[in-house]
Amino acid sequence: MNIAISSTSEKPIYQQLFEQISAQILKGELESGYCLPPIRQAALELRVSIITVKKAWEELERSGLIHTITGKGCFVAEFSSEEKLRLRNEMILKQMAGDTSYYKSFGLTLDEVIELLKKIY
Amino acid sequence: MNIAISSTSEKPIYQQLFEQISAQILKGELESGYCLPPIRQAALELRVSIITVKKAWEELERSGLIHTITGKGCFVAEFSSEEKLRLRNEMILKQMAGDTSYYKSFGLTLDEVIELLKKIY
Amino acid sequence: MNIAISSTSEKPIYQQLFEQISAQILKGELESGYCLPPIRQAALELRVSIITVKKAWEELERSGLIHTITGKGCFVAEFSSEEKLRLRNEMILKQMAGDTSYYKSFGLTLDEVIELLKKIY
Amino acid sequence: MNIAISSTSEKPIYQQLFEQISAQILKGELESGYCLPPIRQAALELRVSIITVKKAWEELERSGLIHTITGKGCFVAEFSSEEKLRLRNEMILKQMAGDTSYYKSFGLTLDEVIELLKKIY
DNA sequence: GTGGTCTAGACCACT
DNA sequence: GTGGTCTAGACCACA
Repeated sequence: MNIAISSTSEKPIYQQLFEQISAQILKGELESGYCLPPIRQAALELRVSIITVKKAWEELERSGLIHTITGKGCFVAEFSSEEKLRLRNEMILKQMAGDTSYYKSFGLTLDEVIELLKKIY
Repeated sequence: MNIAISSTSEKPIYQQLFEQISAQILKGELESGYCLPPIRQAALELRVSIITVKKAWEELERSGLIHTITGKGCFVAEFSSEEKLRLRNEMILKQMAGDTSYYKSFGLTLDEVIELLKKIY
Repeated sequence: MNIAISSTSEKPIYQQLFEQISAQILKGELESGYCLPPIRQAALELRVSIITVKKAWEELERSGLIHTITGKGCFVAEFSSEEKLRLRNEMILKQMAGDTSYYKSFGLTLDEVIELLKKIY
Repeated sequence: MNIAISSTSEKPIYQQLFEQISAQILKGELESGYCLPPIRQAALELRVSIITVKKAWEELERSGLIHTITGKGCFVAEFSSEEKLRLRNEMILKQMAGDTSYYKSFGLTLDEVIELLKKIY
């Protein structure tokens, strides 16, 4: 559990958890079959509410990234490298669609966006 | 008032208003000195509460994009083209900072981001 | 009529008029017996509403600084220099009472206030 | 919650709240990390609307004096003593700028202002 | 006519 | 339980 939670962020905590764990799975940091810590323990470690952890785990399950076996724990699902890459790009593109429509609304061209991107990446 | 409100969006209405009008001002669609419609009328047109409109207008004022004269109306502030460009990039960069940290958390390199960006822009 | 009106100020225009003319009278810039311009003309010159000018003139009359003679005009009242000084200090102290209570609420000592005052006066 | 609201004051209630709490924070009466009462409770205690309290809290957040965690409450932000002093002087100077321009318009010199100030402070 | 303030009360998201 | 958003509607100050 290498998670950084910001309570000042405008993003809800459960979503921060979801995004970070998703990223770690799709980057390969958390391997297929890896068993996530039990909800209670994770809540203790991260100093957040059990409900919050549960919500994040549920979203992970709904996205097909983990698989819960009642009484045993939550396990990272099995993917091939190609699937991982595909899922990663899928999540990124979904996010990027919203981002770009924002940039476009300000009249930015693709080149302008890339230029700004290079500055801060 | 060329505004599109999405009630399904997760963004609050007042923020959608703020973003769209900001964009129109900084793109030059709404010129300096232009008088925005009175909040009551805007509320009627957009079919939202007066207070929701007011909240958006307040944020525009706080950002220095409009200035309000009680009893007269709300007017687009005066800026030079350079200021507009600077403000636009400032707003975009602020947004982009969050976007890129998301991409980074998935391990994307700058080149990968640009490649995906080119696909969907 | 040497008046500067700021429409961006948070102070209402009629009060800006009232304060500036009061100050000019009590400083001696507008002498006793001087006839203020008629309301309509002042409104034209200052590019504000007649109602706004009227409101300011009424406040001046209420404060005893001018005297209206129907059909003739508004005249600066007669004061001795001592009266002027007394009235000036009265108005200043009234304002200052509010100002200082604000400073005090932040825990500033008299010395701290004087120090800051010297910086910006 | 040691707040005094004056309904006769020309200042809006939310601003009175904002100023008094700002002062208490910057004076050190409310310490960093302190949890403000929930807006509903504060509204009850102060006998004003929830919205009025919220407006004041929002302005405190915008000024960086508190930070809000949805679902948990509003907490006094963390600053060093130097930051507190700097913020205090910043707020005071902003106010003082308006005050002094008023004094100046009546032709008062710095020495005269200080003299009057000593009398009533 | 304009915006500024305040009210009461509902519903939702997050913890 | 917390704050966040939105609603409808009243009253006042200003121009």
